[in-house]
Amino acid sequence: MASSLDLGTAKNKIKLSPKYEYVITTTRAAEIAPILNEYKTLAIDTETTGLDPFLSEIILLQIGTVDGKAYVFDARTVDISVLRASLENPDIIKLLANAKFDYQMLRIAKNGAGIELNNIYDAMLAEEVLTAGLEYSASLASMCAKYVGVPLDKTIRNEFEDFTRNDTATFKAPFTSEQLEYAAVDVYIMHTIFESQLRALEKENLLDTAKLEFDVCIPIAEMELHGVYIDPNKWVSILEEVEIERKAKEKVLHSLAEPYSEQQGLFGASSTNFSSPAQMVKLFKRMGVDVRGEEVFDTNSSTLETINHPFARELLEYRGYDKVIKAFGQKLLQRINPKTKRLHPSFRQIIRTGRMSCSGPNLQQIPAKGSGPGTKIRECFVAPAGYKLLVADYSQCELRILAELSQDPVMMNAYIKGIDLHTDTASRIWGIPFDKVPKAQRSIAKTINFLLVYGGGPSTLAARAAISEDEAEALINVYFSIYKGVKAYLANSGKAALLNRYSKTILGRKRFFSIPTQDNPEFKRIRSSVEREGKNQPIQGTNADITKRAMYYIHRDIKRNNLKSHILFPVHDEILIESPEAEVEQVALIQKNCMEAAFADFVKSIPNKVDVMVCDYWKKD
DNA sequence: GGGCCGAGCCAC
DNA sequence: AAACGTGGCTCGGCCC
Repeated sequence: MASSLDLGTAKNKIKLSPKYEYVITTTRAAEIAPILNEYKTLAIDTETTGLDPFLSEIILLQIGTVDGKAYVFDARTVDISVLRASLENPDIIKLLANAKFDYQMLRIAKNGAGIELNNIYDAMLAEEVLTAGLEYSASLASMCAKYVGVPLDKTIRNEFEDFTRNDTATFKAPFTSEQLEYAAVDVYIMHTIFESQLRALEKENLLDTAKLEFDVCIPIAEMELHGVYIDPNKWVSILEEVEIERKAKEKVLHSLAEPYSEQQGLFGASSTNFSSPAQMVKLFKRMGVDVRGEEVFDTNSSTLETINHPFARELLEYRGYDKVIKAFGQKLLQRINPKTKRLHPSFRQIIRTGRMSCSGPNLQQIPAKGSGPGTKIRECFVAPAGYKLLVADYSQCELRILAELSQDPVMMNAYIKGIDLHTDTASRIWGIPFDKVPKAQRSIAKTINFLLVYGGGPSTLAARAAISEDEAEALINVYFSIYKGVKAYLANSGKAALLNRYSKTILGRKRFFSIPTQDNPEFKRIRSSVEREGKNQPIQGTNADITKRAMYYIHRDIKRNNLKSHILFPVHDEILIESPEAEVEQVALIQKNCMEAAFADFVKSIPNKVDVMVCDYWKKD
């Protein structure tokens, strides 16, 4: 393997000692700039005073070249905008680890000069693509150990956080040679990691997946910076209403529980914590309440629903209010960034199946269904004055993907003809004419259809549809006699996951499985979960691929047309955009076209029309 | 008093 | 014996 790295000679003293130039003047940086602009690849890294791009500053910018040179620019004294031509040169591939972070820093940190990195290769994302589903670490240190064979000392990196702006003297303190060398190493190793990963990606047929991730990385970085506006006044008033309801429910619970209270008289029933499952189980026992003749062992909602006692019903309602207040209440308001007045949740770009996850707050779990108190939360996600929200989701995305993957003629027929799948399913199962299918039958058919996406079995169906397991099994047998292609596909993909130790999406994105040997006591359990996960990942992961591709297209088209709209966030099969009123029509069309095009990129035999809702707040269709 | 984990519940 | 995929968040309860 061709490597520009000096791995040292002594066995136990392997140390990377890159040649680097420490640049402290803008004049010198301007001399280096045209040299850098001649390269096809550049390794890029930054050291900053912190992790929050809104609060932190860049203190070092490191650039490494393929021939083993490293430049360490002191961003405290160098105006790094003189390097813009290279960093924004679309013909140069920028090699980074966790590109989102450096992109955001260069983009909005005070001394980042508003630089917009492009054409990135992110070694962290590549590593996540290469190891999806497995226990892994995509940290630079792990990758350095794996691909370069040398450990990285991370303790030095933490020292950079001491360079805070609050203390001018500290901020301006000179760097030690160890610190500068550490900074240089970060970019020095990148080309080696890049070359090794490229070979691995090629070998695993994961280049297309990696490319998709790199494409969507910057749209995600921009999205996080732009943030999400919520109406704080609206939120406070909703919260007050919910709190009144919650207190009322609490009173009712107290009065029902009082006769059975453990500490009658002393502290009274007020010491009872209705949010504690353990206490509730005890309370039910004292009450002598049972579930179908059995003692109460848990208090989750499905159990409570089967308990025929007023306390159980009241507890269920109490939880609805309690959840809204505890999970979203003040937390949502506290998350509003004082600078931008918006929420800035962060997205993990790749989880096991290829989906994204969201945290701080998790906008992918804002209550949506039912008529409970939680559903009002979405109304607080409003368009600011002069703007509209564009909301669009894919209709039955995962089932359409299942139809595509299985090529089941009956399922495909429903989608191609544009008739309601669940009604069609019910009509075929029970031999009822399509337009005579009762709601209850359609509902069971819908449950079965969704069950398959998750690899569920008779017991799940029995619980969901409130029927016996025998009935559930019989139903599934009838279902599979109609959807033979689906049956064969699911069986095959479960087996393939076990055989190959991975499953894959239409794009080729893989989820890897580690399967223990048969003597492992967990073997049976793990084997069946691998089968279920192997059935699900191609579906769930393809959905993720589609949504990511759509985000990339939308971001590209908004930029290309110099529009001022922004992607707010995705929710798996839904994308929200914030758009100035003047360009709503144009952007709604972009959103529709991009989402449909992304779907058609992967799902060839089934259409999916996307309807964009133009709204003043986050609506659910 | 902080760390960890399971239970429970929110989303798709 | 059970057997529904992917997550994040909060709490209670336990540990040190």
